Amino acid sequence: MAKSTDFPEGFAHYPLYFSPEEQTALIDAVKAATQTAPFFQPRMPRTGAPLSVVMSNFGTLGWVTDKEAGYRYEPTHPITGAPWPPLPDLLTKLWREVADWPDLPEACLINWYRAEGGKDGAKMGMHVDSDELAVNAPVVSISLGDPAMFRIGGPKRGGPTQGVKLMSGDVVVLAGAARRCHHAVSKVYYGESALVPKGGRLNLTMRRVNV
DNA sequence: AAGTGGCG
DNA sequence: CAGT
Repeated sequence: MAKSTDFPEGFAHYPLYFSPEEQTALIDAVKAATQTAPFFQPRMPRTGAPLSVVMSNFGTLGWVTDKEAGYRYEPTHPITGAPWPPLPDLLTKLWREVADWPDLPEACLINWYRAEGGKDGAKMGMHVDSDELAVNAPVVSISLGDPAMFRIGGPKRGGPTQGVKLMSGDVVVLAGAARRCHHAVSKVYYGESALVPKGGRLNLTMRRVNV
C-alpha cells in the first residue's frame, strides 16, 4: 500500500533554498534578460493552441514551440533571432550544488505564469520533459513569486498524482525515475506575493540537452 | 494534447 | 498534497 507521501524516486524539494535577496537578484536577472529576449507566446504543434504561460530562456539553447515545428531547442530567440542571454552565475552555482551531473545545463526556460493567462490564470498541464537527448540529466526548477501547486504522477498519463505547494525561493529537482514522470502546475495562488513585477509566478527550469 | 472550459 |  503506497503512502500519500511517496513521491517518485529522484524527486527532491528544497524549501526556501534562496534567500529573499537572492530571489530579488534572480527576478532582476529575468527582467534584464527579457529586455533583449522578450517573452513570447508558445503554441502547440499542429493545432497552434497557445499555452497559457509566456516564455523566454537563458543559456546557449532555449526551449521553443510553435504550430509549424513543435517542441524543440533553438540557439536563438524565435522573434528577434538573437542568441539567448547567458545563464546567471547564481543558477550555474545552484546546478553545481544540487544536480549531481558532470555537465552544465545548456538551457534555462523562463516560464511566467500570469493571472491574465486564462480563466484561473496561467497553468501547465500534465507532461513529461522529453525533448532532451540527455534523458537522464536532472531537471532543476526554481520558483519565484506567487505560490503554486506542483503535481507529479507516474511514467504514464492518467494515474494517481502527488501534490506539493511550491513557495517563492523553493527549488525542485527531478532526477532518476522522477525525471521520466508526468508533472504539472495545477494551480497558482495569484496575488499572494509582490516579488514579481506585474505579478504572478516565475519558474526557471534548467536542463541539460545534449549528451 | 507542455490546450481550454464547463459540468457534476 | 488525488476529481473526472
